[in-house]
Amino acid sequence: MANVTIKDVARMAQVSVATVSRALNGHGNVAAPVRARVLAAARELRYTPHAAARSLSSRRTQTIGVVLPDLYGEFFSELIRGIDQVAREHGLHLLVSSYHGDPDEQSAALGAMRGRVDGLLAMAPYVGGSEAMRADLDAALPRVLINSRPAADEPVVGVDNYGGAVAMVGHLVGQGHRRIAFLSGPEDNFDAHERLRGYRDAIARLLPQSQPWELRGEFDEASGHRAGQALLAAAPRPDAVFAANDMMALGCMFAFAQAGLRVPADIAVAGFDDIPLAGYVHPGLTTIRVNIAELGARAARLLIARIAGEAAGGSSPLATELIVRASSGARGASPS
Amino acid sequence: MANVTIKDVARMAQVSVATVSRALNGHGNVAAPVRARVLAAARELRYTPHAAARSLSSRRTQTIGVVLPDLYGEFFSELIRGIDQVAREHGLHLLVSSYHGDPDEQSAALGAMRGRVDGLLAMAPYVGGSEAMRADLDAALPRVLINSRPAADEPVVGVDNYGGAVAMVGHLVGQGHRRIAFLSGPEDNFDAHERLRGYRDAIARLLPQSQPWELRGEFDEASGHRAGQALLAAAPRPDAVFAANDMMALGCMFAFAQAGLRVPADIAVAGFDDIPLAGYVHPGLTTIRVNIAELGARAARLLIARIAGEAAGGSSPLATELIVRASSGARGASPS
DNA sequence: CTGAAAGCGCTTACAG
DNA sequence: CTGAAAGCGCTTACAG
Repeated sequence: MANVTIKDVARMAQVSVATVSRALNGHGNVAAPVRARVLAAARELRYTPHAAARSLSSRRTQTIGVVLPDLYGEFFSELIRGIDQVAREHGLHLLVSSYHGDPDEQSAALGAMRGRVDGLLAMAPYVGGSEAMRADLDAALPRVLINSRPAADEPVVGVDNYGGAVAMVGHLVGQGHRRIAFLSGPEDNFDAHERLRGYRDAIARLLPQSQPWELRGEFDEASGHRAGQALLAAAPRPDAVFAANDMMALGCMFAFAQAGLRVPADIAVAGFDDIPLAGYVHPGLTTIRVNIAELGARAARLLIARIAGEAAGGSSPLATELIVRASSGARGASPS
Repeated sequence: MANVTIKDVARMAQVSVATVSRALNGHGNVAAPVRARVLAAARELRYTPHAAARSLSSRRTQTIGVVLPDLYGEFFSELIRGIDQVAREHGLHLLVSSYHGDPDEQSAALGAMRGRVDGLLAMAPYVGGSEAMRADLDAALPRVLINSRPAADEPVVGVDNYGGAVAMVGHLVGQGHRRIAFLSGPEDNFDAHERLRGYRDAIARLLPQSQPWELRGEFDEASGHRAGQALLAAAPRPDAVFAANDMMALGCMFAFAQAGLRVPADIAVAGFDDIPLAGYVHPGLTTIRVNIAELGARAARLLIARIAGEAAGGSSPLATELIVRASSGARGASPS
């Protein structure tokens, strides 16, 4: 079965290669008995079409490219899962590539997709990244950007980071918290930027008499831990800390635990993302759930529509969900 | 830049396409000034070779296929990360595919790799899966199996599940535990089988007077929880429970917590895998760390060697590491 | 409904 | 060192 080609099938079925091609690809215009003969021959020879040859002549690869900053961790794993699910429903393959924050690698990854994919799903969460990406992209290649700053005529799918942050502030205020500090993410990260904007707007609207209270973090646990220590030294301390992602929230909680502070009795904590850990720590972390797999699935569906020539535009941001656990409990309440 | 081909470059550089090909692929026999002209033209036209065409004529795709049961979760995410790292070091792409436990999909995924990849990394953790896979595979396609039951002349990389289980039993016995129950994984799973074998052998060697005490689980949290409840009803209860993976261990701990049992004071718990959660729960879970990314990297390196024609055989199982946390504390000790 | 032939964009002996 | 040509394995107008 090593090198069975369409010629072998044609010979065995006693037809031309053109007819084999038509029969195998389900083109209507093949006589039933001929088609049967071809299929039987193909099965017997265990024939599988050579993908590169098919791609070269049909100009289709049945593959979509996925270019991400990284392949590591829950977020990308979930994203790929959602993409994969839609892709396989459509019989498409996934060519994945990561660039580890290196612009040159990003550029190389994008370039190498030429002739390998029918369309591209790309993510460039940092400012400038998507602009560079657009420049590198074959202009004719259908594409969908994930979680990027929207740009004219460029389809983008994203999460409603802004709405999620607003919802969280609303929840914390509802719990009676008034001094709500925000631990933001990297300045040049688009998601982080939107969450910060949501925090600011919600504070301005719900607690017009108070000032926003912002600290900068880097989306990792260590920076959350540092921020937690900084907040411990503040007088008065905040009632609640809203971290722009769960990893930082966990780092914060760790710092508070080390200092003997009880969460939420002494200070409430909330995060964003709803990573699996959020449900396992004690107390459970109140957070905003983002359905990452659905985000990936949406992006894939949109891309497939565009490959098919449908002028599908970007979709509205993916809604988030407030997940209330113990960490955001009412101010002064005893821990459950 | 949409459809720049080698012909366009040849025209601009005033040479034949053959020379362009040689210059771009770094074949030594091109005059320096000619090479420079070609490279300049290619850069100016933003030329990227068409991958399918190149593959078709060179019989190389610069891509390795990765066929996994699933793309979801920490394990696969880490595995892909390790593979990706080695692949990019060698300038190779990754075509990923999952089959969700469906043999037909597995077969289809394997077949569709023809002409798309230079070699295949495949994982079929269930009995029978790898046999079916071998039958589907193009015999000539280089491949490496991951965590599969070793077979003659078939390169396999795997984890030392057996040794890890032996080490864990040794640790538990060292802590003074004598009645050590084992919560095994799915019967038809190769990793689960090896861990069970390690448990049995270690018990027979270290505690020759005692009987193995085995319960069956399914590698998920729910079955761990059920097993924990079953053990609560046993009289006498075990001193320690060694679960064949961390998710089941966590389910167990959850059942014990619900029943008011203290871990490890009343009963010790240990797992296998060292998933991130293991370090976050209270008490921390004693477990066996498996470097999944390294497993993926090894598999990729071995495959690349085989693609290059080196007759690299399988490697020895990847060593594991005992991670001692609070959950396995000495019998009767107070919780930290 | 079927076949002969061109062509997809490259690479690689083969000459020179 | 360079070019003309064959060939990789398909698909797809074009005839018939």
